[in-house]
Amino acid sequence: MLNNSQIRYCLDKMAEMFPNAHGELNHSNPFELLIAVLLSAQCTDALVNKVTKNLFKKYKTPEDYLNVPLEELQNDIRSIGLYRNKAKNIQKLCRMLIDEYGGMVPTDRDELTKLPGVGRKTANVVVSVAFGVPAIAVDTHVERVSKRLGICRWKDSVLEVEKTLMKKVPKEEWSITHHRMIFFGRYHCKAQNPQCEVCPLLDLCREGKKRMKRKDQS
DNA sequence: AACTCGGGGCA
DNA sequence: TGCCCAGAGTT
Repeated sequence: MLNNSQIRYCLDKMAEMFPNAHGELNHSNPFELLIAVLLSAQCTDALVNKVTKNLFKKYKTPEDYLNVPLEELQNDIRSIGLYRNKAKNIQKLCRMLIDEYGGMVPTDRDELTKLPGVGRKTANVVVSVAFGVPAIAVDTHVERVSKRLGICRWKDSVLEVEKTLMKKVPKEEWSITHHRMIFFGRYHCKAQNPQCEVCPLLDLCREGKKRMKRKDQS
């Protein structure tokens, strides 16, 4: 298991590798951010950005999403996977925002999680990006990178990964940590073909050293 | 813990 | 063609 200074070293290296790491799902207001993150499940952010570009011209408020038939909203996000459930969730979510939150996006993480289609990861992204609340959103990239490097254990749940990171990283760096690990995981420490040969973290990476050894033997 | 939703992008 | 993608809900 890596100690705090080793983790610090890893995060600094990631920052060097991706100096302009930032959330591409950043939007001007919390409501648009929430919709965008909700749409982004199991699909690339490039595709989400393409769809939301037109979507947000047509739909500005929660009311706008409720003023069209479900089929029309589904059609408007058709090019995104899982669009049937996502459209249903968006309409339910907008109904809840109006009925229970005065049409505003709640600023509390636990309140956000009550909304349909909004899990812990989505809620963490919204509170950290839109409201500046320190939070680490653990997605598949963050989870994989944490486990490979040895920041946490292999069998740890997503929640345990989040808790470990919060314990080992200073609070004021939680949000940026999330973005650094995402970029590192997406473009370098990839699920399928990790670039261990040219990785600056190889010397202290548990999984990387194992992989390189296997490669030598074969 | 495993299963399902799902069209687009890329090899 | 086949495989994967800034997940969440249900069983």
